[in-house]
Amino acid sequence: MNDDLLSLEEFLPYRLNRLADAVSRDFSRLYRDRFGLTRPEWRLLATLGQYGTMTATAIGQHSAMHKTKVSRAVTALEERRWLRRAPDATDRRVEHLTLTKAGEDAYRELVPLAREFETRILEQMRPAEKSAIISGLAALERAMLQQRDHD
Amino acid sequence: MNDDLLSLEEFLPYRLNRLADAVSRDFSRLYRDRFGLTRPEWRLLATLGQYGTMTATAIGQHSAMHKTKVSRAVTALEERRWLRRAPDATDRRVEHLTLTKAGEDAYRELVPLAREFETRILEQMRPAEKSAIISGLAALERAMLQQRDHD
DNA sequence: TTTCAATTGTTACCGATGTAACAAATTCCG
DNA sequence: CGGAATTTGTTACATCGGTAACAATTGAAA
Repeated sequence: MNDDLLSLEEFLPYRLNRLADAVSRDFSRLYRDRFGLTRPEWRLLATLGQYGTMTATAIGQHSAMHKTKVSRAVTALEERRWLRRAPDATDRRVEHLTLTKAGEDAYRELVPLAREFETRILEQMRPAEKSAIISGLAALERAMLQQRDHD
Repeated sequence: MNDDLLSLEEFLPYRLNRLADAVSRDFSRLYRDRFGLTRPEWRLLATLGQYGTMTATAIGQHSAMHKTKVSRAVTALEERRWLRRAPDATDRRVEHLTLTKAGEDAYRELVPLAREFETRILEQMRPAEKSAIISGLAALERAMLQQRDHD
């Protein structure tokens, strides 16, 4: 261990980025090849598929996307007729977003592919390793939240 | 567990991306505020600081960066006089890149900040959680490599 | 040797993304 | 009530990043 040098391969931010990039690039092929979706569009579809009707702001918070990403993804999926906007009864700034039948069909087609993708990766790991990554990520998520509160 | 829905919060690619984004955004403040570096520039600096002289291709493979990112980061650090290019004795396509004194100074200033950043996060976790994330990431790295070989 | 393929690094082009400015609507207070 | 501040969502602008084309060089094959 040289104290003057940083081992990039063992450095947490680098490892996370490298892994997220690799996993994302592989996974994105599924929704890109099949439907020509971008990642923000996939996330929007996945969020609405899971939660039903939501507003753009709620989607942004829930799926960790910038509001401009959400806005553009909503426009894109609307043009495909995969979602529709409905006005709020009392607040005219807000739009309630819901998947159309076509959007739900796409979602239902992608969910099993997503599951298989994840399974295929976890299959390469031993049970103890699987628990380690799953609970380790959860612990790191908690740590990052506490970090935020601190500041 | 609803088989028709995908829980995005538990989905590996999503969790990795979310964490990598959050960690990276926090960490980037260190090199951005202090030196105005971009992430590719920080990675280039960190790689050369750790390994000494390298070629652009080797840096790309080692730091998981596209060759255009490397090329642009090299230009940027060269203009700061943080690195210099030296021709190869036998292959005139290749350039050997090395940090200058100024580049090494910046590297030495950033390494402790990077260490503290990582420590501050891991401090929030219990020892068992720390081992879980560290070995879990290693296992996932192995799994992704095997995945690649498969195809 | 000579020609064709592969490698190295740069750059033009285009799509993606965040910042900041913005319009419209709502809420907060005085 | 009424003006200021906030919230919601969109868009202009600038920047970043990958694809593909490229020039230069080297290696391989014939």
